[in-house]
Amino acid sequence: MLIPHPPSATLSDLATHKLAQSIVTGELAQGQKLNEAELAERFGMGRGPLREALRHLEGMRLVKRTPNAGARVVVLDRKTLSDLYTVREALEGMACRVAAAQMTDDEIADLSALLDKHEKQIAKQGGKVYAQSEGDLDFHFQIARGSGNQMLMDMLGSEQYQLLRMCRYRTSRNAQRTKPALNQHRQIVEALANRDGELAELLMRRHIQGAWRSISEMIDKEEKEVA
Amino acid sequence: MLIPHPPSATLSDLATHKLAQSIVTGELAQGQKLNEAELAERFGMGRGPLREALRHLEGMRLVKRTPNAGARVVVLDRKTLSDLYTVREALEGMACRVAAAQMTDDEIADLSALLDKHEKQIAKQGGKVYAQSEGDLDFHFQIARGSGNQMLMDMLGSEQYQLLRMCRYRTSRNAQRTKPALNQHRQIVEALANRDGELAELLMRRHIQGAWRSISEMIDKEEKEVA
DNA sequence: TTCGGTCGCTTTGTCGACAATCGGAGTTTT
DNA sequence: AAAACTCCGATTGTCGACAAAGCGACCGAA
Repeated sequence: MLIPHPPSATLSDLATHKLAQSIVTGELAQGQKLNEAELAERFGMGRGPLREALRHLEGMRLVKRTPNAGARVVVLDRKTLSDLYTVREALEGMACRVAAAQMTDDEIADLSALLDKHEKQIAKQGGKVYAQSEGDLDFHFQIARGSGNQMLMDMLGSEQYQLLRMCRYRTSRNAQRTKPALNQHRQIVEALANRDGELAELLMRRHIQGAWRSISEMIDKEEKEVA
Repeated sequence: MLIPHPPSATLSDLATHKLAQSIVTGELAQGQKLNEAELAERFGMGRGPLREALRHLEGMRLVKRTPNAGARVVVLDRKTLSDLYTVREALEGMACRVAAAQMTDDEIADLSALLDKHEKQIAKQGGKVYAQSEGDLDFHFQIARGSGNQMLMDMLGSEQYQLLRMCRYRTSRNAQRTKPALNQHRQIVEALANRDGELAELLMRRHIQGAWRSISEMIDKEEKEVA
């Protein structure tokens, strides 16, 4: 699992975890109202810990609260996603630049091996797109780790990552972009291996821009279907 | 005030607000233990709302909790600050790039006027460094606003901004950097006026790198004094 | 029919009390 | 005297109940 912290002592942390997972997997729909009593009973706990969990998620921006009206799952509209990808571009670009200077040769080799694995998965079966999707996130997260910057890891790992996964679950049906994406990943790894931080940043930025274009088109298509 | 939302209906939100302010102003020292009962009484509320506030702050990363051991104010050690400035460089650089395309001419003119005001303040009195400090933050935040990217605004405004202010309150005593900083600000505004996003991003990045070098040196000095 | 008001239910916000856990002081044992 | 054990106080985690606010339905009047 890529989920941050499975084992937690307190009920509140446990609820935080379960809710976050339910939200990113879409089990809880976007904009859905979160009833305290109902969720508390579902998780087998009192309303106190659950409320604390909601407050924690509020801080993480996974839910939005309005006083006296309860909490709702955030909605990822087009503008929000666009903003998210812009932030990602900045953050992951920087992560790449730093990683080029900080990662060990072994870590870079591991990254390359990860891509080999992805390639095999794609060759073997185009169907299992989901796995590639999670794999893609894994690749990006490994680079964040490689930067050694804890704050970058937190931001990309714990927060936006979740929003990202939400988005993936909605749009993971298209496999078109997996192969060009893999090539771009390879280019990035090569830049890292050459310790060319500047180029690595540039490539990652382009990669993310491309991903956004792809997602953006898909949203357009979806909206047309609805209309 | 630059504080986000003063008027809130619920006690919990109020506590969140007061605590955040107390933390960034240093009224609550870094690493200080936060006693629930004591704070609850100080704020004139029960422990429930206060606990929710702590959870919210935990999500904002202003406090760190360990199960069964309570919450403590985060400590900004050298590594954390370094990481923070790296993230800032990425985020504010991107904000500049986007702002160059999104801000109206009027907004850019306002920005320029803001710098005029700062210049007068500096010329009139070198002593009131704090005001310039807040003014500097104001400048940066206005650019974030100008990007029109809500997520950038949230991240730079609500979260790290707070950490930044914490840092400022610790290191606001040196006025050395105010004048070169102002010049760099002017260059950035000029790039924005020319709609040169690329240059604006580059300048902002350098500006923040310079700020970090300045702060870093100061920390070194402080550490030597202690030793 | 439609608009406005009132009533009641549901849900949220808050509090106080109880149980569980942790840290430390004091004491005992080797 | 040092180490470990035990007990106690303090603090956190959790629950249930009460108060308040919001939302919707129902009813009445224009």
